Amino acid sequence: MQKEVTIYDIAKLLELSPATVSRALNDHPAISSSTKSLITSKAKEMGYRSNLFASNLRRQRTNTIGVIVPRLDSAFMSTVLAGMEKIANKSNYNLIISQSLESVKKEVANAKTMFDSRVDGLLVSLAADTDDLEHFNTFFRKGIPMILFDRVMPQKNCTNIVIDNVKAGYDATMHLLDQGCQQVMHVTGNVKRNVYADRLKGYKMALFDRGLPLSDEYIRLTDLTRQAGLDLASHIRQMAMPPDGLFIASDFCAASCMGALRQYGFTIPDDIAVIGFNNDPVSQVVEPNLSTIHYPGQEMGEIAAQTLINHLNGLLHLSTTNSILLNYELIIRQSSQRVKTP
Amino acid sequence: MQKEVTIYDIAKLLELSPATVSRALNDHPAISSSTKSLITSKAKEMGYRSNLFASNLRRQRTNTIGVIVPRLDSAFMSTVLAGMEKIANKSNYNLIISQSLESVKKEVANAKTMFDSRVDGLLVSLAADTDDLEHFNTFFRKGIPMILFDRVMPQKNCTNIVIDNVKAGYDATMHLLDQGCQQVMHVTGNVKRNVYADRLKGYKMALFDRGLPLSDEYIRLTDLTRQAGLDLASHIRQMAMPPDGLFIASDFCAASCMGALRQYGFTIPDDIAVIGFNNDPVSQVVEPNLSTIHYPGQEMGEIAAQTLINHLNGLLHLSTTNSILLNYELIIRQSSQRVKTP
DNA sequence: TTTGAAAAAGCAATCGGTTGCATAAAAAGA
DNA sequence: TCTTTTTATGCAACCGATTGCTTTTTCAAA
Repeated sequence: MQKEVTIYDIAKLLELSPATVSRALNDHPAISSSTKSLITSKAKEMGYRSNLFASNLRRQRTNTIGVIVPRLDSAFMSTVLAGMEKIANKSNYNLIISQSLESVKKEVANAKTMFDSRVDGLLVSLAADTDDLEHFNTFFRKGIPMILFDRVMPQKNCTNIVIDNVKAGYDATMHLLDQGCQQVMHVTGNVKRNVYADRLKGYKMALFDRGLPLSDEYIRLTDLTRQAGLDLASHIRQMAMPPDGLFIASDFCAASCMGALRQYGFTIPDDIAVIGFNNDPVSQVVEPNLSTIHYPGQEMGEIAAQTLINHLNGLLHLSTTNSILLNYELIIRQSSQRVKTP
Repeated sequence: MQKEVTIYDIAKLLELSPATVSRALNDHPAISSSTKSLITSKAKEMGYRSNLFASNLRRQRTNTIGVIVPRLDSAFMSTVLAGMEKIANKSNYNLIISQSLESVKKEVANAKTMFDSRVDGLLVSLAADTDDLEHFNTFFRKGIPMILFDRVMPQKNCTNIVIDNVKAGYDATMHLLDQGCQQVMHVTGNVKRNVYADRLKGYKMALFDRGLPLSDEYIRLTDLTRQAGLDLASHIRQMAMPPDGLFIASDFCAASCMGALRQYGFTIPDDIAVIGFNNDPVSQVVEPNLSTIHYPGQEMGEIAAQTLINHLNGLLHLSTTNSILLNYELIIRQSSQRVKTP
């Protein structure tokens, strides 16, 4: 366990002051370029590495970004994190990642930890049952920037990064209608969350635009798990008037439902056309391949991280942008394609 | 932006020394319990929070664990991370996570970043083309503990956490043979990595134990992607003697291959029985449901983190345990079940 | 040669806890 | 009551980099 090299060691060796060494290593303009190169080369030679804690302590910043997500183990979220990590790494920031497991209580605790770790900024996707952002007040008060992504909530001075879920829901529904569906059913998650509320809104708008009636019977709120998909299928089987179109707000749930429906004797897409959401890898391996809305996870992570870092480096003021909309993409595969194009 | 409360503020208010306050907050035995409760309550009242940097600077440790994984966006890895996060959070450790994207070069860079961030310990799963652990020498030299998990490599003083991939591969193959398969094909990844090499070894052992011949034609090395699964299917279709059993070292690849095989007219499991690996969520939604080896991701993450933290807290010496084996589980589903049990 | 401004480098305080050692106070024993 | 232990607290030196301000050096203009 060898001793660490400090700027004092370098200073002593070169008969300079620690102040000069520090400035040289930070490329301060008041240091002559000859001294600078002398110092940097000596530092490298001695295997010097800066002590971040001393630096952080003095400068009151940490080069660390806190990330709070509902779950780490979802296909979508892991691509988001991958994107964030890529950018953060490139810009010399560290990521501290924690999961709320969809509980406000844990989210509050995580926020506290992040605060105590003195993160420079925060990237958050909200838990299912989060009602307000009070637990982030400590951050707002101290002027620590925070960006909400995907699961967002309007908030002053807090940029949101999302796709247009209303429009995506509208497009998905419209696509099913265009395939000749008469009765489209929508299955979604907790409508407390914007993503699900918005998709539902889009669904309703599409029906409305086509002059179709809206019925509560064709709207189901579930937890979008595999089990929910199975339950849904058995429910549909027992309906007097089963839907002939199914828009499910999650690919994974859609895939499991589709499997069960087929076992019950439904043909897809002819009896029931199905479209999911997220472009989860699973959508390409289920039979038939699942139509979906491509959700740009990696990109969302990259943009969230980059925006935050730009703000921290003073390149951009977050207050000027309140919302960033990413493009999504309707991907049509066999599960919904009735009208064959030649 | 209000001023932070420090132990000095508390000390002044209570007319005590900062040292006493510090000790009280750390539950030092030399402080009377009455003073302790006085100080802690005052601290809470004033909204004091410890400055980790000052503390880290002085104590030369960071309460931070570095994690390097090949990819963040894999179902398996995200469950591992979820497990690590859970334990780390509970034990008051932070996680710095980075991905090597399967490249040694990035792994080396990540290791350097971790070192500069002065992590207390390291949890690593190796990139596909990592040949040695030289880039971790800095850690070994400084006595910073490191645990390898899943993608490991034997190394002195470095605990490995794995499942018995040889045995798992053996069991998977044996299961297919028990279902009456005569020609079992094995498809795996880069055999530089223990996980794939070991599964292959298990496959070979099973054939050997049954007195079956080993043929290179029935062993394919791929990158285990969706595309690889499709290619594999079209390859099998063109084989003079297609296999009647298929052991693929990844569920996702297996699922995509299975879909293509069915399109080519193969019946599963009757023409070809298929088993995957990992118990990826996808295995439960593909048609037919995919048999697999359950890989305890969450548990692996939890154990890796807990073991490291125990070591850091002096509760356990890593050098005493060189390898931790977790249990896996053979999960039989429709894709391989020919012999029906009544 | 002197003067002055600009450029380069140094001084010393600071960030906020931690900890070995010294000291004071209280309790126990003589 | 006086000494010895034990217990509780304080002193002050760190940890290592940063930065406002001062001082020294350099170099050109007067």
